[in-house]
Amino acid sequence: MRLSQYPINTAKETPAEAEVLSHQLMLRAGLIRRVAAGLYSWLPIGLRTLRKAEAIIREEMNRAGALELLMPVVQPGELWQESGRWTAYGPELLRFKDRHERDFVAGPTHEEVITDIVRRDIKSYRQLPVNFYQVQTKFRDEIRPRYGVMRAREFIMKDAYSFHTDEASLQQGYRAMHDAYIRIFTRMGLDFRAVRADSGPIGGDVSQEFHVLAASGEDAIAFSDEDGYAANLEAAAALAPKDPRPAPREAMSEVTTPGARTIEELSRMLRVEPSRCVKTLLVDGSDQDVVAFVLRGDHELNAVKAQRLPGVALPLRMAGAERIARATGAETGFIGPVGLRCRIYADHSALALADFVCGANRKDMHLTGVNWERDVAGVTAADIRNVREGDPSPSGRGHLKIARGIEVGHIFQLGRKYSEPLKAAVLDESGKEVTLLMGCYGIGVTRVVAAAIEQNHDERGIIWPEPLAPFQVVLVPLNLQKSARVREVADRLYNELTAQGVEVLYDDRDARPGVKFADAELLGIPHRLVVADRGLDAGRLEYRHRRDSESTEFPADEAVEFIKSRMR
RNA sequence: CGGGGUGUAGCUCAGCCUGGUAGAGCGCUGCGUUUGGGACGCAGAUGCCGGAGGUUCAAAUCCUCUCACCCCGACCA
Repeated sequence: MRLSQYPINTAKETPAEAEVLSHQLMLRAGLIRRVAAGLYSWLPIGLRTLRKAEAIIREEMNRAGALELLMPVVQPGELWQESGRWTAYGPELLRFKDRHERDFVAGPTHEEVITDIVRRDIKSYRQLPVNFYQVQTKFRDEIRPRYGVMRAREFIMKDAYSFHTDEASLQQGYRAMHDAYIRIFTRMGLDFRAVRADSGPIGGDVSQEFHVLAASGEDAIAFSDEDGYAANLEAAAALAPKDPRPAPREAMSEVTTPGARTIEELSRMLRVEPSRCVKTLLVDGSDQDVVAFVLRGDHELNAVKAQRLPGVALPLRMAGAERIARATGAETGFIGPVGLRCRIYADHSALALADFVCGANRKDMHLTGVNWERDVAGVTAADIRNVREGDPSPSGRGHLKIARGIEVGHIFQLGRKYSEPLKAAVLDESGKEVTLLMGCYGIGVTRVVAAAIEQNHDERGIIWPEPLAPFQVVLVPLNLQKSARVREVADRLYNELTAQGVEVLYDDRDARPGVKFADAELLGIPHRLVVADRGLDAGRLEYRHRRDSESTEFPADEAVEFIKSRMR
């Protein structure tokens, strides 16, 4: 593409509306334009990247045996009433009526439609398993769209749905998608993790999320530095310490600690490490009572784990001052497990302490030299804390690292959640009717593009992973308007590379060098080729990868081979 | 939906408190000089000051209502 014929409009200044870097860069580089809250147009250069992401996804879905189809954005309300989601989905589901006053929705997802297709067209177990997928625009009327294309109301999603007669086949189909997703994100050149998602009350290991690692990610994930273990922070198990608890050495004694309400203040006042202190949090119990959680001073309560325990009120709620006073006779900051008469859960690592410090259940008083069993009884051991960087991995290999991630994919075993109400069933070998098992598998295509930028940029702009770059090569001629020699070499290079299938962005604008360099870097094109009189005097051109800090020179007549060797 | 904030040129923003002829930088157009890191000079174009109502001799500025957008909290690819 000749830039002189494409009206790019890059901006030096950061648009005020954009908060995250990928959004800022996408606007500045002219990849997208906002139309309304959560609605974006994709301009030609941005669309090229979007199409590349889609192409990789299609290739890998097809390779995995999935069949592409296309379902409408607008769906009849009836189907949603049938599945029960007409009422269950909430205001995020955009509903409207047509001129005949019939209910319709703008599809946020397509389980209903695909299940409807399958129940009409699939009649026999012999036609199964199948996996249908599409790349389609979705609409979710988010309360608060933000971060540009990362959390838009309208977005493009690849969604796939598999159907099976038995559990083993579902497992197999799920596995195939898992492997396809690994190939997809690997091919896109992204640093990502497949993460165990909290499976919630349903239970079972049936859901995995795919996260692109990026400092600005919305989710915290924990992963092993030695094997493939990765989990949402909420879902990552904290192992009990291996070493046995040391024997008590100190006697328990009371100390005055005026005003020391936090572990930090306490630790400073008594000159004791926070990891030798214990904190006691009280939450509402499912009856009138409270439930106590005891954690090491340097650990944090994990609400998801805590609210799964018997006796805890749902959702998890910290106890109010009144209940605390009734249960302990003290106030927050001075609570401890000694003599506490309520259900007590202690985290494994708190239980591994000996001679620790805790609240005395009296204002401005703490206890030192406290020991389990000797001084505190009736405690239930549990995993109730967030894992921390450096904790041993629950997989048994390596230690945990914590990173932030952007969720770009989710695979899920749905079971009969939709096939049951929508009555999707076939006859099996024995002529018996079986309700189909279903899996669904999503990738946020538009979000992947934003996530790629979030992960790959510097102060000058985007640094595209090559498989997603809108162009592979940016050709920058200097003094093009005056130097016939530069024009001739640059034109020839553009034609030759283009003829060989290389995607070249040819900056033939009448602009100063600084402008061209700055735009090339903002746009993030991986390979830059500079044609200038200075180099041509010696018969040389200049090459620089977007990640390089220095340019390299090479003979001008080997340009095509040179650039192709760099692109491998 | 609750809380906070912003609407002025294509973009980033000043002006508003204390009412009196609409501003800057970037971008855009023309001409000239310049040409290896977002150049310089000269000349220009561009505004329903988000909208409606009110107060006033006079409103971008004060008041009321309204709309849009942004930010902080519960969902999700």
